[in-house]
Amino acid sequence: MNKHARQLKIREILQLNSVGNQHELLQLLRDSAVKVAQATLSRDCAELGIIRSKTDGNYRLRFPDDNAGRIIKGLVGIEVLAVHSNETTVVIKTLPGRAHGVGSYLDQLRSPLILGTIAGDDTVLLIPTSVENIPALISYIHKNLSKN
Amino acid sequence: MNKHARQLKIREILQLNSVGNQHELLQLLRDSAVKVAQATLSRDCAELGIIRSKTDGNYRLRFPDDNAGRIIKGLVGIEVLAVHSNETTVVIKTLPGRAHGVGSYLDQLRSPLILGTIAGDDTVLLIPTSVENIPALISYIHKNLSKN
DNA sequence: TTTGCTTATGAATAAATATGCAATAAGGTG
DNA sequence: CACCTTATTGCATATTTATTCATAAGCAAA
Repeated sequence: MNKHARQLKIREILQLNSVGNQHELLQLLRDSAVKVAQATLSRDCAELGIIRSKTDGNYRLRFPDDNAGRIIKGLVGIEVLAVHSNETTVVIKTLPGRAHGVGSYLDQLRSPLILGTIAGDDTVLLIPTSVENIPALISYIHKNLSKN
Repeated sequence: MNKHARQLKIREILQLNSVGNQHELLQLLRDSAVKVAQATLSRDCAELGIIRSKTDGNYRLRFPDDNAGRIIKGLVGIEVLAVHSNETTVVIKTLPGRAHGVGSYLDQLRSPLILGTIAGDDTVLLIPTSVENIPALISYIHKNLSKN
């Protein structure tokens, strides 16, 4: 079991379980045949940005809310609220906290119309390869972020 | 010093300082003439939802990003360090960790001058609705983020 | 294969935080 | 005012997490 696989398993466990502390996480990993020391889990948690906070009266390990998951194509349209531009830049407004996922999705499309993307919380900034391409870029976005 | 006032002071301190652990917070409170025990701070942190996470290589106490803390109008100016622009974009530099709060505050103002905001850790990127509006946008920012 | 360098890991323990308990403060009522 | 209830606080310490140090593992080059 290498580090990468272990960290994926940690992500999976925290998505499926309410985990109170690192010791509990260690036990759940053991249940998944991943034997690891608490020290290593502390490091993994630091690396993965996992936080421990008290919600609903109990301490729990969780990913911060701005650490979003992958988007499947069919769902991306649901998350996009609006597409606007000015003379040089295209801006996509998303559901709160979903900008990162939408930005990543656009990145993976590798459109020659897009020079780069920057994602905040609910806003994705698109830098066009040329300002002349902005209308084409907006059409491209509408076409690829549709709800089908 | 009652509990409410103390928790407001905690919020203020975390907004103005990079605080590594509860002991540091305790010392900063003492510097503000608030004498309190670590146990009480632990309880305050749990109540306020304060988390401790490793960012940029150091552990820091902070409010989670989804609870960035409402900004009251009079306090937002304290968090903004500088406002700059180039021909196409306006950039606001903030106190460490406060970009999200400042960005959210600007979003809620719903200015027709702003197409969108992108917030990192200590930098907010503002996209104007038109590059011609940048001087007006900068004036708007100074007026609405002043210290009064 | 060996060697050298870098990265990862775990045991032990230091550091940090949370909690039990008792004392006291605060709030409300008669 | 007295009395009762609830909330808060701090001391002591239990619990949890992070770090140090030594070693193992991984990787590339010779």
